[in-house]
Amino acid sequence: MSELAKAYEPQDVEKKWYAAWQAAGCFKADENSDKEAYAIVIPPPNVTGILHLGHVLNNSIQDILARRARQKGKEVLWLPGTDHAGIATQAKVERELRETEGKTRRDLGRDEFLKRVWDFKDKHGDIIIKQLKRLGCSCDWDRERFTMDEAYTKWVSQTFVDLFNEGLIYRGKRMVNWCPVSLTALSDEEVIMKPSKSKLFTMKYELVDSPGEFIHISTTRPETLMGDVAIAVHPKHPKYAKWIGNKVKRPFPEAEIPIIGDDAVDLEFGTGALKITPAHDKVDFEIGLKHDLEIIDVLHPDGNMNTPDLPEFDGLDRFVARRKATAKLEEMGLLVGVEEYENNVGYSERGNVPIEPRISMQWFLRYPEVAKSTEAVASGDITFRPARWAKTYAHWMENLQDWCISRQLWWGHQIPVWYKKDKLDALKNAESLETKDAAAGDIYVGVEPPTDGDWERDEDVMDTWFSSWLWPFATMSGVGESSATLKKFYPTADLVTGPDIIFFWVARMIMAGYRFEDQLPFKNVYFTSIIRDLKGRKMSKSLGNSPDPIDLMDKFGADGLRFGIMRIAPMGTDIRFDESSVEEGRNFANKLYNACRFRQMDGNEFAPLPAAKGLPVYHIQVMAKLDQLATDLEGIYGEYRFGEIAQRLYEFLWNDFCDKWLEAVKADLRESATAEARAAALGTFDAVMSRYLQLLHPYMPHVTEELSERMNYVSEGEFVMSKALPETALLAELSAADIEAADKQATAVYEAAGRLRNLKAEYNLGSSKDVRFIFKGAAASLSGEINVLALLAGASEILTDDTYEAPKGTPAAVTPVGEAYMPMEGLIDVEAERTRISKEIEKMQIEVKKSEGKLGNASFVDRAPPEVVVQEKQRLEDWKTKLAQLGEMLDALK
RNA sequence: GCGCGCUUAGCUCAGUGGUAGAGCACAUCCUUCACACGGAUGGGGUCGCAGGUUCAAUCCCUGCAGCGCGCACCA
Repeated sequence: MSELAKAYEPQDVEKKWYAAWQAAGCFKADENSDKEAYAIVIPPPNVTGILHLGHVLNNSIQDILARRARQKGKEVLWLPGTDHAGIATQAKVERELRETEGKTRRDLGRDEFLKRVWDFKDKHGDIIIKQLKRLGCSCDWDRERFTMDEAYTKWVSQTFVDLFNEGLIYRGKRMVNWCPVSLTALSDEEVIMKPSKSKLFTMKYELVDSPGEFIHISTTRPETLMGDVAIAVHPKHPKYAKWIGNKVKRPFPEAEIPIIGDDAVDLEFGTGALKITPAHDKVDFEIGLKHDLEIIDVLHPDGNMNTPDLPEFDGLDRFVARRKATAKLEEMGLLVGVEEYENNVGYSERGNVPIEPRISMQWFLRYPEVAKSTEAVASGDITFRPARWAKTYAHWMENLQDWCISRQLWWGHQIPVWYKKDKLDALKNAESLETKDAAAGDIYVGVEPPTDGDWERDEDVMDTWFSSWLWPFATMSGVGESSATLKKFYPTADLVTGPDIIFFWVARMIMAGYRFEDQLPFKNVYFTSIIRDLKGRKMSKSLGNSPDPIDLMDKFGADGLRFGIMRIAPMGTDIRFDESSVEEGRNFANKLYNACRFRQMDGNEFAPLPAAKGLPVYHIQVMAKLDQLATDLEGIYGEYRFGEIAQRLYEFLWNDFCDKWLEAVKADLRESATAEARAAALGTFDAVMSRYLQLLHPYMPHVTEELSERMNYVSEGEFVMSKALPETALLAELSAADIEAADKQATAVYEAAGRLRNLKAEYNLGSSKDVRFIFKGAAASLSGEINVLALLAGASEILTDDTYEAPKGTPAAVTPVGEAYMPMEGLIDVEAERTRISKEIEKMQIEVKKSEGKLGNASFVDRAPPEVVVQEKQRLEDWKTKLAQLGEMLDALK
């Protein structure tokens, strides 16, 4: 026996093989290959991020797809890279700056700050890449991209320029979602609605012309009262409608503001009257536009009050001001009531504070190729899995709002727009800027800076997603080029990502694909599950419920982690993650390793497979099952049911191969066995195991590579990962009838062994080895299988004797190969045995009754499919036979 | 409010219009020369509730309940 540790130690093995694959160039994609192309682009993780379980699931699936595609003879490109993640990265560096130097980014200035971010990126940028390598990801690392690479940046700018020239990008003064912490605008998708406990304040404004009469108004934001420019009531309001056209007194700062009618006001809600603050609410803003109302902005960008006319509020935090305004209203006798109230408040994803609707100058995009992109998914040109996400996609596409693409950040792709210096003020404040303004020469929009004249560049950068949406092709070529890589690998085959970024990324990539490459970017989108903890909560850093995948890999190996997580990953629903599943993955790798270790007791020379004809039925059966597994997996891969694939691989190895076959052939490998028997067993082992390792490889790449080498299943310098899957079945030469006969007989023996073990356990002889069994009325086929049966059942001896007269009370069982008796000298308890058999009879009688009832039902016999009826009849016959045998046994005990 | 998903063994989840499954956990036995990260045996489920379709429903349909998610301008 070779010097193999008893338990599989994955750590060094995994490291070794990853290095070997890389050194041999196994991950490299050849754009000049004749083979059919298969491409995936990685959803680029944040450059400064660290690996979490979501990444593990997502990238394991991609790796499985990529490795399987290689085995199927495809030319595979799995293109990796990272995303600059504007807000997230900038926030990290700003925090570090604040904590270590007590400075803000403005203290450093733009250039110096950006230098710091690049430093930070260089320092932390490859952490997640290293972690992906640890996981075994077979990406073509030579093609790694970053969304702020020089070439990529050019693509982003060119895209801006093109869309601007096309009239799809414009600048305008709009109500946007403003993050008072990051001090930037956000897109609608970056706002997270959270149910929040608020207070609904009801206050009253006095009518100017009817002193003593009041309009009651409910609001959750009394601090914006200073920005009120009107009161809106529903035109059909029973009490207030008559006052439309009148004015009320705004308490502070004092002003007279009009009462207007607008059916946007909900009669049912609050008092049916609404204060209008166009600067701080989207609905109010629209009502304001409709009624041509003034816009009074009472907040600074950081969310503090901006009310120079009202010094007592000026500069206060918005939430402090809210309490103060409430108190003041109360003091003035204008506060009517306060009630607890639950509403949805929009939060900034990054800042984790309520966003502030704010009017500001921003760049917007009217989405291109909307109709084509909507149709692509609806028609099935792009397949979504699970399919239901197509509906979510369609709904979003039908309700598209222009995309606010500018961000008031420094880290990112700066907007490629320059303003003429002598017209700077006018241009900066212009209500809108679009194609014609560039034509007039006041602004310059281009990839390269203007060469003549005095210009100043727009300070904003673009939304990170404005670079991500170009990912599938911008990673493969330069601007406007058609590189060999692009030609070979675009469009990509599969995209694997989370459903949470269907709008952020997937939908936008489809539109960009059509717009810039005139083709869809991918054919299949597989949406992964969201991983939750056992309580069903999302994994998050703040909850501390997110296990570190690196720890898990240290403990259980990358293969264990991959397999464990894949086996519990259902399609379509969330996963409740538990470490025990990873432990099972580790155990599985160990089981596999030990099965091979067992084989290696007989050396590790690849044993040739003897002719199938004449092999023991167990060998034929296990090979047939392997063939079936290979066929089935092909179909399941086609349906992207990754969890099921893992489960099938698990069941075959553990149940069919180890528990049954390996136990059954142990006799053939003993010293006493014949050379033929040994050769057949070893040949079968190697034939099955070598193929099985290939099938398992995408899920557990390292251990399968290791074992294939140790067992000499691959030749010198060859890798399992790049070895083609065999195309013919192991048993291709054998007829279906022969296979079926062998399968039936092997199954009968396994079943009989189960019965005998069961009998032993009943009498507490579970572990005893000197139990004898005597078969009466044994099937003819039994004679050749007696040794195996004895081995499986843990019996010292099995005899057949049709004349055997069992002493009364001898434990007995009905098996598929005959009645079995377990003689027990001196230990016989007639009563116990009768009870046991009676119980079995009872169970069987219930089955028979059920079956007879069914067959006695004319409607069933007439209307059920004939094969179902035949099946049922066969079943009844079997029950009856067994029942009769049991009956005889019981009689014998009388 | 609209839409979507989930509800099966103590736990995590498969599954099928025709005899309820796995892993873990539990109980009993086994340190048998591949594996205790193991082997054997066993207990445990009116398949969320109520109707309907069907010869037959855990599965299909309707309604309800609970949980979760997404979308939405209710101040």
